[in-house]
Amino acid sequence: MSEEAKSLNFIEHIIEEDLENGLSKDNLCFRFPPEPNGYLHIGHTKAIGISFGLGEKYNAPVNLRFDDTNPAKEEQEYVDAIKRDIAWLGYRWANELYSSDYFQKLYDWAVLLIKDGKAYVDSQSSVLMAEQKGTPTQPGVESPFRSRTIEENLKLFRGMKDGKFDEGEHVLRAKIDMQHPNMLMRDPLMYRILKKSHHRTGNDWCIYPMYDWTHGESDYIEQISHSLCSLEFKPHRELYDWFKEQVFEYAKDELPMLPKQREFARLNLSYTIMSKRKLLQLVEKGFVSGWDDPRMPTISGLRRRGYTPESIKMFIDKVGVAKRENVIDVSLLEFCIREDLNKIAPRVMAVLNPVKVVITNYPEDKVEWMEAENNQEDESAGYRKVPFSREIYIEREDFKEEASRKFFRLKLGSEVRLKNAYIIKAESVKKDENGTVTEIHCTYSTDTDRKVKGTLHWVSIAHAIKAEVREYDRLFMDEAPDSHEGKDIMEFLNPNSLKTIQAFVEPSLADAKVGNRYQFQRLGYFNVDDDSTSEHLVFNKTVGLRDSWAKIKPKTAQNKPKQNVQKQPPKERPAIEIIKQLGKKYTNLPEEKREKSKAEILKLAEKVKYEELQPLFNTAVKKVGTRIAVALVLGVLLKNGLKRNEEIDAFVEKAKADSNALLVDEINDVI
RNA sequence: UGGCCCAUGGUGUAACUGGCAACACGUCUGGUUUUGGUCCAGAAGAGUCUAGGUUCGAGCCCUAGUGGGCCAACCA
Repeated sequence: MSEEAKSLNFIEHIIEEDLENGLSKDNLCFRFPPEPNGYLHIGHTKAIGISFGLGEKYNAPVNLRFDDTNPAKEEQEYVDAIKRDIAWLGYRWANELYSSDYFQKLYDWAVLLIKDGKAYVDSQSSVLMAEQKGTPTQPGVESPFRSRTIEENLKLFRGMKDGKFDEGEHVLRAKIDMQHPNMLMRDPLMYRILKKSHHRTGNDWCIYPMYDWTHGESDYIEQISHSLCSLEFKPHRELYDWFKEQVFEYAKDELPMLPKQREFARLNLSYTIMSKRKLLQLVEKGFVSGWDDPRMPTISGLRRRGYTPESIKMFIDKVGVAKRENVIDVSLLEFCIREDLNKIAPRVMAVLNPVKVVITNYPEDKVEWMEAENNQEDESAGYRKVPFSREIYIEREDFKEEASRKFFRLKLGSEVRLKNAYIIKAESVKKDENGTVTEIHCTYSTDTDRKVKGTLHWVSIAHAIKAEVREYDRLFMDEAPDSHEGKDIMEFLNPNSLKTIQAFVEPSLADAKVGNRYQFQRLGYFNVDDDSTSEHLVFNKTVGLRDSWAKIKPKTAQNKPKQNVQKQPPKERPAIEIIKQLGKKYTNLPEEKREKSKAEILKLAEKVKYEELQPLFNTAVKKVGTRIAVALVLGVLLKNGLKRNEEIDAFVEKAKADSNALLVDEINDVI
């Protein structure tokens, strides 16, 4: 197998360098260390992909280690779910391990640290200790218990372990430096008393080690060569190294290799949240049906939604690895699942929003079984039979009594092809008292070799199976729901994220099994939901097809602004500065302060002429994003006494299209 | 009144020890097509946050600034 010329990410560069500097390839070892306090989400997939991917690349072991040092939050259910999800992604761990496996070892080392005068028992309240810790800009002060004798420390620590004290009475701290610029080095806690039953060790322990004391030492015990975690652990590295070096003195003969921690930027996805705590809220408050609700960004949610492991891995591969904060657009995820499903999903026909078509020149009792290709991307997928008869359903959207030439679907007097069947011509319609079309009368022609522009999917009414189809929209309307300080993310919940539809599907779907994935032709990819039974089929819409028609539709209404983009002078520094200021002043502020900043926006907007609005807006969209651009519009609006005109309305539409609910509301409010 | 990290098209990531900024998504054309999908061909879009410096040459090195992020849980 030839190595691809693909460029390395910074972690791979580090590994290559270590290898060049004498690290043996056989000593490479990685780990994925989740805390079993929730379900894994798409963000974890990045960490999983990095460590397991490295394992595959270098043929090195990757341990799955549960970081289970806080019995208050951890449960066996989560352990099971995490294992299931990683296995489903297709990764295999070398060893299933638990931090709790090392409790005894950690305890013994802690005793050695005490004996060396490097750890002590503190007996103050947590608030007092927090005060003494100082702030990032002010040094801390030493605890009065810092100078206890080794004997006293040993005795107290033993007492803690033996359950002689209550929670909060004592803690064990490392003796480092209360003045240290890195707050984590100011005598960090190593142990606290927690009288809780642990999902694995039961009541064996009533003292539990803290993350910093546990994580590095677990890496060391397992002889992990590269311990990879996300950026927010960067400040911990110094402490990681300190503990590691202390313990090395006690164990170097047995455990010769010191692990190396490196940090990468975590994955953020637009319109979704990645905090286990907040996801738990969605579950507990019933906004979703569970951790595996198809709208959830959890791995189990994505699985149920119809995502494939391959698509998720492809996604992780495409987002890359770096240290820079990032927000990946969901369109990339959608691209990945379409890419995969396009190759493997069998095509079928389903009508979600039906209107009846009667083919008047087709015999009443006749049924023809038409041959239909299962997947034109995959010849081995073969063919199936689809019944055709006089009365069929087509999509209501696919018919208009009259429409422009650009509408190449069914309209009165013109022809369209029925997929896998004949060409039909719409002759007349029947309507109900409200003017809604109830029946379209057509004639058919068997001369199917002709060229007709449109092709529609359909389903024979007599043979169709009823099925429930669940269509999902993003859970949050805001691009970054958890970026608004002081705001509850629940405010941004999309009330219409789930739509349930009664659909009609072709009869070959009668024996569709849970998990099966299909392409409903011209509609999108769907899979059979876990709730589905043979009597009551339930499909989830995984993702729609790319739909360039949907994008054309709104454009036909207002087709002006295209040329402005090119006329633009390339650089508008001062304008951009203004825009940035506007945006910052306005959009990032909590609600209370926003009123006040309207005045400031107004002042800044003085510098922008009304005529410049359009080009500036375009530049702003390109340079600094819609959100800030809209803020600019708002600023100019305020300045110009809020006169409403077409241009302004167009801007508001644009903002709506970008789902920037907050600002749309604001603008609507003022105009 | 501190420490650490980061800064490249709209988004994300590249550019090995300095050598005309590349790839993917997205956007836009055109072609093929019994899916307005796929596929194929092509286009637009950044001169790498700013100001200095080193150098024949800087996205890469140095200095200062600006902007963003992280750090004060008996969480991980």
